[in-house]
Amino acid sequence: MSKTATAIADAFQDLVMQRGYNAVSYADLAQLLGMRTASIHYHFPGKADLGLAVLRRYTEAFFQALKEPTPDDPQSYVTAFESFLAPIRHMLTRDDTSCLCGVMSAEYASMSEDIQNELGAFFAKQSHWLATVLDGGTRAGVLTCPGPAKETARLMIAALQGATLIKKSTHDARYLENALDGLEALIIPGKKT
Amino acid sequence: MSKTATAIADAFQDLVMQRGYNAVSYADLAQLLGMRTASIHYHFPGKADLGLAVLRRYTEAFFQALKEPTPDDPQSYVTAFESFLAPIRHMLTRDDTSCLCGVMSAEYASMSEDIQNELGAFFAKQSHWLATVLDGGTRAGVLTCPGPAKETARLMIAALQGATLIKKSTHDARYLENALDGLEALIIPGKKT
DNA sequence: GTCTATATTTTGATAGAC
DNA sequence: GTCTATCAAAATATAGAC
Repeated sequence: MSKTATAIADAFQDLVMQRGYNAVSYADLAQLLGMRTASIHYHFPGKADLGLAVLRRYTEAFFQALKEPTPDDPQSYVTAFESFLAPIRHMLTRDDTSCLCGVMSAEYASMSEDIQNELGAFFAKQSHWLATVLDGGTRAGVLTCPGPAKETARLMIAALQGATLIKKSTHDARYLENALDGLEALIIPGKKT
Repeated sequence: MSKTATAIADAFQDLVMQRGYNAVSYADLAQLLGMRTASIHYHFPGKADLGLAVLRRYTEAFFQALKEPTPDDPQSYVTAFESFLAPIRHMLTRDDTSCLCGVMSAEYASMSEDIQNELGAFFAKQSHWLATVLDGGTRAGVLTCPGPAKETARLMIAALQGATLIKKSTHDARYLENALDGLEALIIPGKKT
């Protein structure tokens, strides 16, 4: 992605995480970046292209930030779990943005088919990764699950998504703090809130 | 609210819960209801009026469905808690809609000030009600909280919101099922998934 | 790659007849 | 209360000069 394309994608992503996909226009981006809408169309022919590009970049970065556990090292499951929470914990630094995938899911029926598929894949993949870590960590004796790993993974992902949304409308970081700390305390033995 | 106004509000709410607020137009509603956009403007002068009316109706219905606990009856805390989950469990019957407040929170920065305030109040009020029930139920010995009532309440609300969003993009009801059952199992002693 | 200019469609909204 | 007619602005997008 070129420098300009990256700047456009950055600006778009930021605004979508605040307002939602359908509330951001090429005109908004053009003004913000000091260019014309035609220039944006050169880099991203249509809005759906821009949306998909930003979403793909976002999900790729998300999965690349995850640390894979090594089955022979029990503690690596804890490290893997923490690598999952770290980027989400970083969202506490902004009270006006939610996860891009959560926002786009809210607007699901108005998204392009490509974006819809990408969203579904994001949650499925995330769910599978987390369940594997929870399962392995439980077997290794370094994590405790209140229920089946798959179900606990889904509950956790839902809680974190919900918290990043609610923190926008309440301006209250405690929803995300409580979700992060509460889930950590539930899953990592000895960890207390 | 008149019969027509109610029909407009119903249609609007349903579409917003699927697509998001900014993806629903007066033209969509007019076509769906077999009337002209001018007729809708008669009942709701502006889109923000319609959005606020629908949101107010939604939150009022939500709180009216809650059963208040009676401090002298321990079991009433369990009943109160169940009355909170029941309408959310009902959302399992649709895989294409999310909670109106979650959707609007996703689009928060593009909402009118009135709507923003209503959203903040909804989560604050819900949070307070649930924390009171969890606290009372714990003291009465019929509920168990893994942490402080206030924090557990926030975690639960976040999990349920997130689950209704994710179920749209995954077409997978298990996110909401696992959130409902998992939280219930966590809070009601003896209840097992 | 970015611009000017322009086109098309949609959106949110109003005036006034019926 | 609903309609026709109309509107101004915005959103998405393209053609072609520079």
